[in-house]
Amino acid sequence: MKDALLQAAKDLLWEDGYGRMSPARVLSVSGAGQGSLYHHFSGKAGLAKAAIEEIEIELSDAARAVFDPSTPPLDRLRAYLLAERNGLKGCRLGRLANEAEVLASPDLSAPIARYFTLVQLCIATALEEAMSAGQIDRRIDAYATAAMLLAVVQGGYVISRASDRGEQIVSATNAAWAMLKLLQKAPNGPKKSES
Amino acid sequence: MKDALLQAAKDLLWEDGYGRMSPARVLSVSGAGQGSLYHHFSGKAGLAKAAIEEIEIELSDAARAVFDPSTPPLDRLRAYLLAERNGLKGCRLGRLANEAEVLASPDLSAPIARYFTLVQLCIATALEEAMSAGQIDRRIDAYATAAMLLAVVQGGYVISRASDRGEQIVSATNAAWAMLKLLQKAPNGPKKSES
DNA sequence: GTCTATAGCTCGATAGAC
DNA sequence: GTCTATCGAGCTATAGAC
Repeated sequence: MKDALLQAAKDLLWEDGYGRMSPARVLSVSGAGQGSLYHHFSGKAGLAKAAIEEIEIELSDAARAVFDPSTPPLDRLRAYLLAERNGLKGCRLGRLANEAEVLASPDLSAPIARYFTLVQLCIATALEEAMSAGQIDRRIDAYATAAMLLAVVQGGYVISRASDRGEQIVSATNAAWAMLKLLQKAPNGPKKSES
Repeated sequence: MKDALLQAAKDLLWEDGYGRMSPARVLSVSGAGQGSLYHHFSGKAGLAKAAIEEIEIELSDAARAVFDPSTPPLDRLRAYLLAERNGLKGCRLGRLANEAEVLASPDLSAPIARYFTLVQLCIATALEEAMSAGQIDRRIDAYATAAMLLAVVQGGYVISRASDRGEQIVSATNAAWAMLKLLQKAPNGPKKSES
């Protein structure tokens, strides 16, 4: 039952956000009764904290897989930018960062901040490795550019949802990868990259 | 009184979003009584519609000023990317695009979509003019790159808020402008750009 | 056009039986 | 560990006096 509650909470957080994840709806989706929720968790906030921490683990694991250090740095960046995304649903953690209630609670916002920090660091590391290897223009600022690429993904979700056009995030991330490619330089002339 | 209600609604939409913009709070902030709200507007949704449309006008006017066609295209883009922004407050319209309730109502979401479309078009036009003038690498896709730059700004707000570090959006937009500069080419050698 | 009073509902949480 | 019953608060909206 505890797992069912957590799963329902994760689903509702993605669908509707924290504000609309009411205990009543969690119970209805999970099939549990009132008592179960307040037996296993301290309340709505406690359930959300546990759910958000699970989401953080899932997304962080996925990020670490994409940014595996044994993959060539530019391939990591391409995999990250061109990953398949459902623009209309949004980032499971990023969307929560838009709710004042979530940001007001360190329990709820810390996992989100940790995840973004992790991804930004992964991107910056890949950029630095690519620069060291002479594969990309050395004049860029790795950490600021990492913030930019993370922002392209998060903002891509925002403009996709706002326009109800899931392709918008694809255009945005494709354009970001295209710009990175224009800054590439292989030892022998400009490198030819598959898309 | 109608203006006071609208101003309170605009303030609360920015602070807290639509879900938490309750009639009671609007009345308390504006100083109006119950009757005034329901006399001038059809209800909470009607008030929010009017408020969002006013925000759309304000932001669209600001965008048209930044993207004035008499300004050189690259200067427009620099002005847009390097504009001062409070990363911790977020975009007045973009933040609303993260609420399911808002997206479910065409009345509320249409102004947001229109504003994003306008900005994306302004950016794309500036990029195309810069390409035609030979000021920037012609290999980029103007419309997709416009989506990317709009996403950098919107995503910059997201990561600033999530990390509680307002500088993040500045890093992201600075990096975007830096990348554009690296793709610039003036008639006589690489152009030297302030900022 | 503005006010107060209040309806009907859902919210988050608790009590107490089994 | 799970259930049903219920509380007090805040929500959106309406009624009706002035």
